[in-house]
Amino acid sequence: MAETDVQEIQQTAECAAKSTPVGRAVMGRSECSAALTAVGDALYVIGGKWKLRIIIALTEGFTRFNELQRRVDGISARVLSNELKDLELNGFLVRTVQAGSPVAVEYILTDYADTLKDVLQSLREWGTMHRTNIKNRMRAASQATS
Amino acid sequence: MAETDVQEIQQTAECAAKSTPVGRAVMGRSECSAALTAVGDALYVIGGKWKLRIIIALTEGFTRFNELQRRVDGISARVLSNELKDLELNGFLVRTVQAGSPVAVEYILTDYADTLKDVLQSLREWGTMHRTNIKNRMRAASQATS
DNA sequence: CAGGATCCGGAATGATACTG
DNA sequence: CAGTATCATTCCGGATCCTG
Repeated sequence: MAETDVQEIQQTAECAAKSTPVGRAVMGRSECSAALTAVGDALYVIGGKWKLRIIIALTEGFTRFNELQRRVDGISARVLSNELKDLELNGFLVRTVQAGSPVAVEYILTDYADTLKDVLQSLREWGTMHRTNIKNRMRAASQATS
Repeated sequence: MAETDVQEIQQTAECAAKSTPVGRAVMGRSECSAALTAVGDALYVIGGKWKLRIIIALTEGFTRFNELQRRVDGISARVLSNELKDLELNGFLVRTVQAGSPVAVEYILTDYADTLKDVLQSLREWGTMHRTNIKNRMRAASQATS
């Protein structure tokens, strides 16, 4: 398991390209290894405490600002606002305004957000697994104590 | 896609349990919806700028401190040190010391780290996809300009 | 309701120097 | 080599107030 899986590395070529800030050339000291670069790119866009959670909330039908804030739980208005701008810039959602008495603003996921499906599902499965795992660890520990 | 997929939510029960800091009870205002909780748990342990990158580097055979630091590119010694401690606490790796002239320290991934395989692969695929996607966007933009 | 503007404290981080 | 200690800085994020 320590050695690199041959199947895992299909694109050794074209390494040493620009890395994280997708547009700019950064490339410290030839950070190669497709996986490192690719995951780095991914984390750059959807990393951080909130982005994925906001997207999940949106897939569940919470399209309004305050609904989102209540839903995501723990996020402040300012941070939510910033994150939404970020997500819009990256093409994950669109902001739509419909005039009215209390102006109605909706945040709708784009098709591009759907490309995150696999990421979200694997993360979710792992999170679930990890939680039950922790519970078992704690139960085992308390039994050892008693 | 706005409505919740029935297959997606298998564990509606037992929500409102303790959330992020796995041990403590946090539960703001009944943050439910399995996905939100599960992904929150996952992000709590493997979130952040570095954790996943370090794990990737370790899967590729960079077991020593300085090698890791060179490899992860951008991380400082102090941050790397802290992240490694964190990863060890969470059972993703073990630190082994072999005395000698220049003391040799190795960081080895545990089997538990292997459970992240799906997460890493999906993230990697998405990262790759996203990069080529951005390239195309930029090419299209430059053509429109010319 | 949907946010922007401002103030402010603490935590994270970078740089540098030092140790076994 | 494998880190730790210290300092300076930056930045994130909460709280509060304000607007349309």
